[in-house]
Amino acid sequence: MKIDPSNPADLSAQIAAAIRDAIIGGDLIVDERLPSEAELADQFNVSRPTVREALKRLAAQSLIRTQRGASGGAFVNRLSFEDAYAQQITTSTLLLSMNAVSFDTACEARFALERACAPLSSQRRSADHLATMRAEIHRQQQPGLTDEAFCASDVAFHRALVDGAGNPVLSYQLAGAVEAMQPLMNMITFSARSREEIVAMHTELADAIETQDGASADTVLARLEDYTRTLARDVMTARAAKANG
Amino acid sequence: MKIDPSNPADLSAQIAAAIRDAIIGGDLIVDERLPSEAELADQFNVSRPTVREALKRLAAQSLIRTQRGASGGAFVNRLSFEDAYAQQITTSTLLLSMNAVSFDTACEARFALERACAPLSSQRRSADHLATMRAEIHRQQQPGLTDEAFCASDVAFHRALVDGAGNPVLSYQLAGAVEAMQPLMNMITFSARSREEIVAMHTELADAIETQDGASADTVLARLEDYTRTLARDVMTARAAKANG
DNA sequence: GACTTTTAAATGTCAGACAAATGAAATCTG
DNA sequence: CAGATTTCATTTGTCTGACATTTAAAAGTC
Repeated sequence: MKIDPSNPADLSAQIAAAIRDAIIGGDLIVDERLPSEAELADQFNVSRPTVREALKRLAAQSLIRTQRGASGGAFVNRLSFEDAYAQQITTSTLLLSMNAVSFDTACEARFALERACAPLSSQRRSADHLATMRAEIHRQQQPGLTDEAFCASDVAFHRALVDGAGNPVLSYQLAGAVEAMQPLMNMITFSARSREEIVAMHTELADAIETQDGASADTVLARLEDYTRTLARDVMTARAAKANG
Repeated sequence: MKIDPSNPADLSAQIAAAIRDAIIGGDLIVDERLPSEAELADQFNVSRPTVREALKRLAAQSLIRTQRGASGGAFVNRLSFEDAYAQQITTSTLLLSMNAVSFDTACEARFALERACAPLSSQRRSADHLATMRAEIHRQQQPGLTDEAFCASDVAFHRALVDGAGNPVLSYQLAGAVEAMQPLMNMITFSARSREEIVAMHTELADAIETQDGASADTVLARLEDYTRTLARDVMTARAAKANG
């Protein structure tokens, strides 16, 4: 592992990149201890604060964890699915909020991916997944529910559907797509009528998953996508009309 | 923005979290300049190195960028699709390499997602996307190609297919799924016969996309998935037999 | 031998300093 | 006065050295 002192880029960034490459390349294995900060400083010919900045960069990506005390230090972290979910959600959320992605584009992507999970989920879902879906449907029928709580329940419902596919890689990939939509969905005001429609489709969806009818699930998801986009369009036009009036 | 000095967690982690929340929550907008390191140190009642560690954490996630000199400082970064791709690929690759995800699981997820893109791509792909696909098929027929180069071309081919859907959010989500598979694919030795088969299916796929036949594209992808899994299984059993013999 | 105390090693934090980059203001020049 | 040049203040990047805190292992004690 070497760095180039004449490189204009930050030394801490170079050091972080060198260690990251070593981890990705398999030169450092999970739970292996890195040299102490002082030793790394020696090896790279930099000061300890510079090494520390590099280590913090890696810690921010969950690539390492640190432990204080004797026999402490920085250890290569086994990236858990939870950590990966969290990063995926943060990145996706920022991507949507900062890049003026249209609601339609985000919506299309989200439902396209979810429809990819539906057939698998209809075959493999456990009783647990079905129970979660039914419970969320029940929650969505509570009259006093705020729009935010309704959206959160919506996310939990769809997440159960995705998890039902029993493929953690799929769940991870979908986490971002589904959760990142929530801030956009929160901008929609759900009337009693539209909640009713959505709950009806959720029920159809749960029924299709329960009877292992992947084709029906796919059809319902397509309708749900259409309906969601229509709702969003109506909200936008209503808002535009209000602004002009 | 406040932090809790009695919290056992690192101060730099707390500060990073506070600023991250401010960015995600919209309190800090894109291209807005953060206070200087000295000012932040004052505000949070910590030293400058601690502030710097926090900023490096955020920089590692592409949430901020820094600039030296007068009127320099830390600025809220507009997360580009490229940055998001890169993070997604790093995370996905590590997830697959560190968590003993089976080839079948990764493969299933990858093709499920890709099949979600196929119908959209068959409708919207540009001449450019088709040209890239054809060019990569041509490259894959070169006799002297190493397995690694063959895999790289494979990734480029499928990436063109995904990009053909014209949905950057989909492309972003798929980037991880497709690219993270490459190290696993590289472990497969492609015989002349299997290359021939794969190229044949790629050709069918390109034809289907060109004629806007989404259903055919889906079918071919399903066959390609089966074939890939069979190949992988054969490689594994051959390797196991060799180890035992 | 079991418990307590000490100690050493490591990370976390701080203070102060200097280097380097950079844009803007001040100055010089034609 | 216009344009080029120089100076300067600001800000990040890096270094040194120090102390605080945590933690596991070694040493000591009964």
